[in-house]
Amino acid sequence: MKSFLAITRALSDETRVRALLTLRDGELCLCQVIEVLGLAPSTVSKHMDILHRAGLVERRKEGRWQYFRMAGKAGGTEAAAALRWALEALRNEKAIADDARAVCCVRKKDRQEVSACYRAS
Amino acid sequence: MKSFLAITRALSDETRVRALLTLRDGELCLCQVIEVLGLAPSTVSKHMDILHRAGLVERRKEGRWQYFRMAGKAGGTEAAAALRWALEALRNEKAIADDARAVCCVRKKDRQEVSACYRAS
DNA sequence: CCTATACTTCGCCAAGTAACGAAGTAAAGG
DNA sequence: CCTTTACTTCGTTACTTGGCGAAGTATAGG
Repeated sequence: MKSFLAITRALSDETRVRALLTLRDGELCLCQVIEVLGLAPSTVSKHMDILHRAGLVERRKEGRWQYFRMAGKAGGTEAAAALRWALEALRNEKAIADDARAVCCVRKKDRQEVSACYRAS
Repeated sequence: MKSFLAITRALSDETRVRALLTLRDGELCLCQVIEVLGLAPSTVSKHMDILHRAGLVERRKEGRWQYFRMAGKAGGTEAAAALRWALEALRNEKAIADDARAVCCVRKKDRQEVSACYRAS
């Protein structure tokens, strides 16, 4: 029951659902999620922590960056089933689609910065 | 998104999850749910209203009684998928099993009262 | 080292929520 | 009618939660 409620509570806030879905097409670091959502770093950090403790996202530290990705959707765990359900239920949400475009921009920005680095060297 | 959040919020409270699962084996009237949960009528009434507005339970009035039952689990709606997921995730929960026994008692009590009526006539 | 960047922790505040009991509505039975 | 029973609505209280900014930690780069 505890883990079930951790999941439903994690999914019961719109901001948190949006944060989770930004990871639909691959991992992002916290600052990228922050930029997409347009909220304070402390706020987003807390949201990601809640999603992580619910088992819905996995985290990976690399240097200064915390990367987040959706937990394996194919598993048999409670969280995996919840993810499958949520992804299906939110398939056509406008807010999610809007965020997806913003995620795309944030990824491109990364690449531009990378190429800027190459040009500078 | 609104309906998704209505569902996750409805499922994010332990009491409400217990209330929903008391209906697993068929409909009950509010006073039976009240007895199983051991909470104030006003509290349980509100919980059932939230479950109903989320589309997770259906209601039916008969005389003085409000009967509740789980929404059709076989449908293609968001709520139906949520129900399938919740039922699967909570299959082995102790709290739910305990409530199921209490539900059983409450149903028997009904039958005793019914038979008492028959004997009295 | 010192600074900058990425993130976390803490304390605060406003808004939301679960519980209760009291009072109100509605239906059934004297 | 009047009472009882089943339920709902309302107001209150205690607690939780989402947001923020300020301060703290950690890592990379001069």
